[in-house]
Amino acid sequence: MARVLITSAIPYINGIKHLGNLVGSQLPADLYARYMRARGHEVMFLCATDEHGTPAELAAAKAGKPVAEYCAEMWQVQKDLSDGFRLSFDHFGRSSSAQNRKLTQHFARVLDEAGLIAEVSETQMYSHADGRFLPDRYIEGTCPNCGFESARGDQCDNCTKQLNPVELINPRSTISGSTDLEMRETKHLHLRQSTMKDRLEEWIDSREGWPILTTSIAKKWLNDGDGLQDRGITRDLDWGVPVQKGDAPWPGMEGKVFYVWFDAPIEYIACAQEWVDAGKGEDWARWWRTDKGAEDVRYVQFMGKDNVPFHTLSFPVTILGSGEPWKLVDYIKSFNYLNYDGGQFSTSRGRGVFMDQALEILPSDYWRWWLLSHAPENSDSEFTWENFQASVNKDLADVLGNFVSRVTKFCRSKFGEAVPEGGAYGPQEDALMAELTRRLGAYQGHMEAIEIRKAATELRAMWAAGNEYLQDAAPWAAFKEDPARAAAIVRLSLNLIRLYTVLSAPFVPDAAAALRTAMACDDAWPTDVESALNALPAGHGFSVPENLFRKITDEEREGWQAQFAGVRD
RNA sequence: GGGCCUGUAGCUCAAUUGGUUAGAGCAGAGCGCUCAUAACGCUUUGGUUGCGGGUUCAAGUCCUGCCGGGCCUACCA
Repeated sequence: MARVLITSAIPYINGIKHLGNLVGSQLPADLYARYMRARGHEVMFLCATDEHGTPAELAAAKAGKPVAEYCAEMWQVQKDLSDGFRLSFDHFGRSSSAQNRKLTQHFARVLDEAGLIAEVSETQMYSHADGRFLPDRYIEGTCPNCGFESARGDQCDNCTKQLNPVELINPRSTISGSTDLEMRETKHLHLRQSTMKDRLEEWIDSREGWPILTTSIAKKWLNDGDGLQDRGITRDLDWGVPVQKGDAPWPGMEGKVFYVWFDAPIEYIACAQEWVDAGKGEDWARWWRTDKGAEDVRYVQFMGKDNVPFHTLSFPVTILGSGEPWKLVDYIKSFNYLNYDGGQFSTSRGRGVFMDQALEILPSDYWRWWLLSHAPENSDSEFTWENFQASVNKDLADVLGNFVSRVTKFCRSKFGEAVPEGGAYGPQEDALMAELTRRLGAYQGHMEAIEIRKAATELRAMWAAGNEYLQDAAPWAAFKEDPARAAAIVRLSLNLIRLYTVLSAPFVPDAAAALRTAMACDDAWPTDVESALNALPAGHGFSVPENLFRKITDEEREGWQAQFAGVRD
């Protein structure tokens, strides 16, 4: 038995996430966590909300609520949705927790003591009307390069030229529209990542089998231009972790907070502490401290490609730079983006399906299956309603669901609701077992390697193998001349249902649970196919389950297409 | 501008890392079955691997030049 620590990139608190966000980190992380648990490994699966930063403050203001209250409410909303999608976090924490505050301040202190923090005086745009410093993206103005009137302070969306806010003509706040802006001097802490460039590169080069997406993004940041740049890790905001050196004040940094990308990854660790404080476990350190039992932990992170620099560079600098024995990530699984029907998901335009809407129209298993079997592992992928309807109807309803239905109903009508006895397995059963043995090996290999689409393909092939076997063995024909033979076929097929239940649970946990209840069976992962297909003995009672999956009609599909198309420009 | 990824059947994707005749699923066509959610099975149509050069005994795979799509480019998170 191994121990596996799994974290999903933590979703930002500001609003409900769409299906692209879900499939980019939380959902594949859950698949892996469920699989590893099923294989008997000890798993710690952590996620949280990322609550700090300007967007949270603005969203709270828009909602007319104090930011702490807004975040508490949105945390509950996201928690309920993750429960709805059956995301099996051992704990769903909050980056605003007391544990994270303390730990973030601790890391700041030890990094400072290690000489990795620099105090830098810089000038930033301050808005009098808004009463705050503005991030570059919150300033708009006319592009000095092309004349585009809605250029952002960091880059012009029209000519793509990178800008500095002071270069904008007629700059204004995108929050209030105010033009009462001035460049003000302010002091900030920088994390001296540049000093650790070689060490980071050596570490990344020594990793084997990482997705090319992960390493190529990391290498780009390490070697682009002048190489890895230092990064500001503080902000002039109210909402965040106050800048302190551990428990002590940080002279000159009063009233400032740490930047979200400094404290958010630290929440991975703090989340385990929250898990303990919530009474869910005893010892967080054996997952996170290599001096306290974590040296044999395998730590796997899941994230969208936009998060890769922070997980391959900034956070490792925090961990390594501390000089303390914190567990460093072993494998980083990154994802491309899921697009929606020819374009991007868009929160502002209401385009695409969001987590709450998805659960309102169909159970989570339908989404889990489609999203995971189409996970954007190699390139951006695309959600279309036609594809979704076809996959769900064919894979889930016809191939898996109907197999369960035909077997259980045939047995009920001919033998009653118990595994029939008599007859023997023969060459057809041998051939089926040989195929399933081969495919099970492939399935497990893909799951270990986190090759999600390939795993889904193999799982589906095992479902299809059941239908092929049934057609070939034809128990309805055998029953007329040799009922004992038909009994053997049905006995094997019922055992096949149990096997599917176990193997499918990481993808479609609710359907698996329903089947486990109907078959009155356990969920032990198979050691070998032959014994797995003898797990349910003759006489074992079961009940015919309701249809596992319904089909999506053309009318529904058309309705949803219109409903989620978003407002036109 | 720079960098990275990507382009394979109508659609979604494979191809053991340079090795036999480029394979699956869906959709289409034909046949079969009747246990089942009009489900299932079998057979089958469909390809100048974006385009042009090059290296090699051998290229979807490597090099090069075009064309298309996407992402990143460090103060959104």
